[in-house]
Amino acid sequence: MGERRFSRQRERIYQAVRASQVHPTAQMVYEELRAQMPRLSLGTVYRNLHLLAEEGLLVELDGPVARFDAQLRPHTHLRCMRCGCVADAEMAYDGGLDIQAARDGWQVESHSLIFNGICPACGKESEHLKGA
Amino acid sequence: MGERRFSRQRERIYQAVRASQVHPTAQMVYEELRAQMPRLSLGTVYRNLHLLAEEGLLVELDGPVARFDAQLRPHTHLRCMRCGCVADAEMAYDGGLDIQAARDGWQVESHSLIFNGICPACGKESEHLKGA
DNA sequence: CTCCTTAATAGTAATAATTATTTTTATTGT
DNA sequence: ACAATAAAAATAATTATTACTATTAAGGAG
Repeated sequence: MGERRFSRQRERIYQAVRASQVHPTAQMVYEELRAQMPRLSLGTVYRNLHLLAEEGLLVELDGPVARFDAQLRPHTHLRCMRCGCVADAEMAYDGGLDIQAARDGWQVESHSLIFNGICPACGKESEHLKGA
Repeated sequence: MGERRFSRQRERIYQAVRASQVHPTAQMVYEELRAQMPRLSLGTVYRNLHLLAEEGLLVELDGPVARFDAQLRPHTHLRCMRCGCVADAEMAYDGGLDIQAARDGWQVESHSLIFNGICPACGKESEHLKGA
């Protein structure tokens, strides 16, 4: 029956991300693998990256859409994993973290702390589904 | 001489972000303002959001390109503000933060902590410039 | 091992997000 | 008011991502 197949492409895409230290974009994975797999298509890379993320083998950083915030005092955010909305968290921003994060030759100036979860609205929807 | 002018559009765009609680995208700002400013163009919104961010009046969250990571154990990242590269930080992930962040009806499951700074490579470039 | 089913690919087209360009408008100093 | 030009509008172009369709190939049944 309809089992998920683990194709050579998916395996290579997964390994490419694992081997990389730069948290690559889809385009970067595509260009790297194309040398050895000339017929690989970018769509395949995108599809597999998302499938792998869905299976929990990869994590996706950042979104594909920029957002803006007028609250300048450094603070933290909550992002809904379901609808994508973003809200301010009430947690205090800990500037001391930046000092701890220093590493190698990096000069750290600030940080952004985003909590992933389910927003009130989406949480209610889930309850309804459960109740049905 | 070439002074920066603070146009009505820029003012309204800035205020729209300030008034919003949702950390809006450019598209969202555009749609909201269009009701009162039918001739406003999306390009103007983008340009002003970036100008405002450059001036330090706004902060830009997320980037326009998705990145992927095969390191599943929750961890923290370093991002270069100049070249955009991303690296793993050596700082431990503090799962306890998620509990502190709970708020309203939010269910918090995880967080992502990204430090902003200058990577070793870009740091060296700056030194060269200073030396010249 | 060969055949069949169908998941997954390649190739391509379409959409969405963002940036660049060109002409027009309007702010500001004189 | 007028000139100089920053910024806007309008539009085109680019980049990022997703959707669609025909073809390929993985994996189980015989």
